[in-house]
Amino acid sequence: MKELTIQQKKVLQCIKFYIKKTGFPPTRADICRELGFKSPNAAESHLRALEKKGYISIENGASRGINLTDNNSEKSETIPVIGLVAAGSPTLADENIEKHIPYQESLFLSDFDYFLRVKGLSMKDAGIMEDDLVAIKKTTDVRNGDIVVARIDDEVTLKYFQSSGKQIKLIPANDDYSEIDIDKDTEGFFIEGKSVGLIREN
Amino acid sequence: MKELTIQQKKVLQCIKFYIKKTGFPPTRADICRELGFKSPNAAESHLRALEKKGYISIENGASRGINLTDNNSEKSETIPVIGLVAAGSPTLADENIEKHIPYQESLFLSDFDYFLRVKGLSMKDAGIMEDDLVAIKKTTDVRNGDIVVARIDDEVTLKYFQSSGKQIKLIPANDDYSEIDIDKDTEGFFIEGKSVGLIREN
DNA sequence: ATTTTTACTGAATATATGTACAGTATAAAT
DNA sequence: ATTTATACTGTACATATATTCAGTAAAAAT
Repeated sequence: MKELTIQQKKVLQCIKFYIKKTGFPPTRADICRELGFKSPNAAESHLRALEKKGYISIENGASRGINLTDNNSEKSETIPVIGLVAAGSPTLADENIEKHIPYQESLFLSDFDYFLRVKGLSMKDAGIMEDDLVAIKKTTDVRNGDIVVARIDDEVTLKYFQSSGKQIKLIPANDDYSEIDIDKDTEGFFIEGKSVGLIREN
Repeated sequence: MKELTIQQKKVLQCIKFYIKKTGFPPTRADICRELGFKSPNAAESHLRALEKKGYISIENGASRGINLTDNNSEKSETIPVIGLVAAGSPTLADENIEKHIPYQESLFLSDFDYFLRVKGLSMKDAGIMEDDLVAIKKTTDVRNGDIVVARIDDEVTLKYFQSSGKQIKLIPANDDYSEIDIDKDTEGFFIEGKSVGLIREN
């Protein structure tokens, strides 16, 4: 399945919300209203892009003729919550799973694989506090400024990612912590994934 | 639930079948084609009968605006997202509702009534950043240390709550902002609710 | 360097669609 | 006995809606 852009994801999400809410798909104008577009053609082109990528099918000429394809049917799975411990890797091994919480497909703009329970305050200036649940998408495709889950041997941390060539900086959002400089090819160094959202249970 | 006639059952079945097949409800003409009627008004009257008996709801003026009622399909509720503007009150009036997102019962420890879209950084040291969605439970039962939605006339803010007797302090979590001292009985002062959770969409 | 994709605004239009109105006819309820 | 509900045909029409065309602009791919 081809990847969607952020805007396309928003439109797809909007369609799902609309159907859930009303029982029938939105018109182009409805999508514009929900997402703030001023031209129906904005919605139209996004729909055609979603169709091309296989996420929806469109019945030409039919009003509200949008059909979500089987693969993105709303499934209610559960997502594991993994404890981020000072030393220890966040694997999906059973002993590290704190609990499961119900999966809500459309909760964030991106899909994600697990929640990380935050320990410590190394990212407090980014608004990430102790015991927060950070939604992590498993990927190595990270960009400068992304908040990433990085592993160095057994040590796992949540930090800002900043790279220039082979040199990578893992930057905390807290003056009491110092940044980590590391070479991309250092043995035992991995990017486990990146943050795509956050939940605080209070 | 009122009993349906044989023809009404056929029409209801037809609607369900059509949605399962196409992903969206039928038009009057579609129903006519499926059931062999020669006038769209035949379908129309059946739909109005089904609506009257509570099996469907119809959104007037909307094409394919047929919604199977709860007994036919279980759907999750949605929770409104309200923009927190510098001056203006967070009411559930339509004009203030930014969008709706699906309700997940067990998302937070407490139930809640709406999400507040945070503007500004007055609570940044509490890990509440701009554009975060704070889950608000409508209540006046708040305790010291709670993060509350307080209104003073038209001004609505999110602050820490601290009271001693009749004297209430609304304390920001940001040194750039100053705290608000107010008397419990000041006219135009209300506690709208308190924060019970947070979502960051990234 | 050029094409393609993404991401829109804005206007125009054919047609898809809901819906009202005018009938006909039978069965059920009051 | 009269009203109401059921069950349609048939016509008409305003408007809801999909969709095309003409642009602009920036990013990504080739």
